[in-house]
Amino acid sequence: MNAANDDAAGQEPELAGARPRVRDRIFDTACELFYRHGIRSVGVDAIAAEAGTNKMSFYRSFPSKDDLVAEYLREQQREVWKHWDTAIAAYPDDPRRQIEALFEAHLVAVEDKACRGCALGNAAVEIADDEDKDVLSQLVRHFKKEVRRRLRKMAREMGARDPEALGDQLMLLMDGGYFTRLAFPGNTGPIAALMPAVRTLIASQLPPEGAR
Amino acid sequence: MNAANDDAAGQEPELAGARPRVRDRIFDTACELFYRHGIRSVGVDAIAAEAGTNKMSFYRSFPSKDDLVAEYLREQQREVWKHWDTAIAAYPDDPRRQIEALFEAHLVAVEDKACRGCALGNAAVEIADDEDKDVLSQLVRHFKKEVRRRLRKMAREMGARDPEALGDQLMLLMDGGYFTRLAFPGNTGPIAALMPAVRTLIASQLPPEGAR
DNA sequence: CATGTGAGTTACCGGTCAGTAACGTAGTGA
DNA sequence: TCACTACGTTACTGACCGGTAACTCACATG
Repeated sequence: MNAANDDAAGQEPELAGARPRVRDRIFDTACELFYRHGIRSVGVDAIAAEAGTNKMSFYRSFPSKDDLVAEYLREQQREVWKHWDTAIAAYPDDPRRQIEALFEAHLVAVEDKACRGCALGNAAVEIADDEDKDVLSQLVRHFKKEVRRRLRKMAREMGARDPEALGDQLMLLMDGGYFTRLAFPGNTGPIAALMPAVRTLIASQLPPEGAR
Repeated sequence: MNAANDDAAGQEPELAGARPRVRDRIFDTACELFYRHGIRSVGVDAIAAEAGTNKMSFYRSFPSKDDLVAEYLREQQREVWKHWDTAIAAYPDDPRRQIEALFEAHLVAVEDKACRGCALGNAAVEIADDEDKDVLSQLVRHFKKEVRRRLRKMAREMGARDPEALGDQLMLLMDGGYFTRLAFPGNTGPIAALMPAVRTLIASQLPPEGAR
C-alpha cells in the first residue's frame, strides 16, 4: 500500500535540505489536519494547499480521500503502539509497573496542549456506521479490540484475580481520559485524578501487601 | 427559545390523532438523526424529508442549522439531567447508593442497542474549535463541567476522603463507557466491568468497613 | 366574506466538495 | 537526443449543502 515510498530509480537521496516527496508532504499534512480539525471538516483542497501543492498531485498519490483516511488511521495506530511499547520498555519483567508507566505516559500525552483525544476513537464518532465506510469503522474496531486485549494481557501477567475485568476497567479510564479531554483545556480536566484510580484498581486485584 | 411550543390561539388541541406541529416534527426528527448519524453528516434537506416536510418549512421554524444544533444539544442536556435525577431519586439520603444507582442506570443506557455514546461529547469531536462554533463548544464545555461538579458533590456528600479525586475518577469511568461504546456493539465492550470499578473506587475513599 | 396564519411546492443562488481531463515543464538516466 | 518520471497548473464536472424567493392552499376566526 505504501510502496510509493521506495525510489524506483535506486536509493533515496540523503541530502539534508532535500524537499520530501510530495506524497509524504501530503500525508504528513493530512495527518495533522485530520487530527486537529477532524476528518470530515478537512477537504482535499485544504490538504493539498497546506502541503504546498494542489489537488491533482493529491490524486496522483492517493486514489481517493477515503484511502488517505484509512492510511491516516493506520498511521495513528502505528504511533500508538510505538508510544505504548516505549512506555512499558523500562520494566520488561514487571507487568504492574508496566501498567503504571503506560498510564503515566498516557497522562502526559493527554495533558499536552496539542492533544485532541484519541484519533481512532474520534474517527468512530465522525464516520456513520451505515454508510460505505465499513473499512474505516472496521479499522477502529480492530484497534480498540487490540487495546483491550493488551490491557487484559498485562492484567493477567500481573497476576490479577480477574484480569479481564481489570483490563476493561483500565480501558474505561484510558478512553475516559481521551474523551473528557475534548471538553477541558490542558490539564484542567478529570484526567488529573487518573493515576490514583489506576493504582486503586490494580491494588484491588492483587493479594494483600504482606502476601507478596 | 422554545416559545413556539405554546399555541398562540389558545390551548393545544388534545386530539389523540392530531398531527404535531411541523416545528416539533422537525425537531424530534433532527434529534434522532443527529444522534444516530452525527451532526455534520445530516443535512437540513434530509431532516425535512424525514419529518415529512421540506426545507422551506424548516427555515420557517429555525433561523439556521446551527440554531437547531444548539437546540438539539440543549435538549440532550435536559434529558441527561432528567435521567440522572430519576436514577438517584430512589436514595434521597444515601449519596453512596445514589452514585451506584446512577452508574447502574448508565450501564443500562450504554448497553442499549440504540446507544451511540454521549451526544454532547460526540458533538465536541465533530465541531472544530477554531471555527465560529463557539456557542456549540461552549454548550458542551458547560455540560461537562456540570457533570463533573455533580459527581464531585455526590462524592463529597458521601464522605469521600478526596471528593474531587473520586468525582473525577467516576467521570473518567462514565465517559470511558460512552466512548468505548462506539467501537463495541451492544454489551460486548469493557463497559461490562464498570460496576466493580465504581465500587472499588468508592470503597477506597471511605473509612474501613468496621468504622461505619 | 375578509383576513391572517401555518404549511406545502418549486425553483433558484452561491459555495464547497470529491474527483477528472489535458497540458506544461524540469530533471534524469539510457 | 529520447523517453520517462515527478510535479505543477488551469479548468472543469456533478453532486451536495445551507439558505432564499415567490407562490399556493387550507383553515380558523372576526
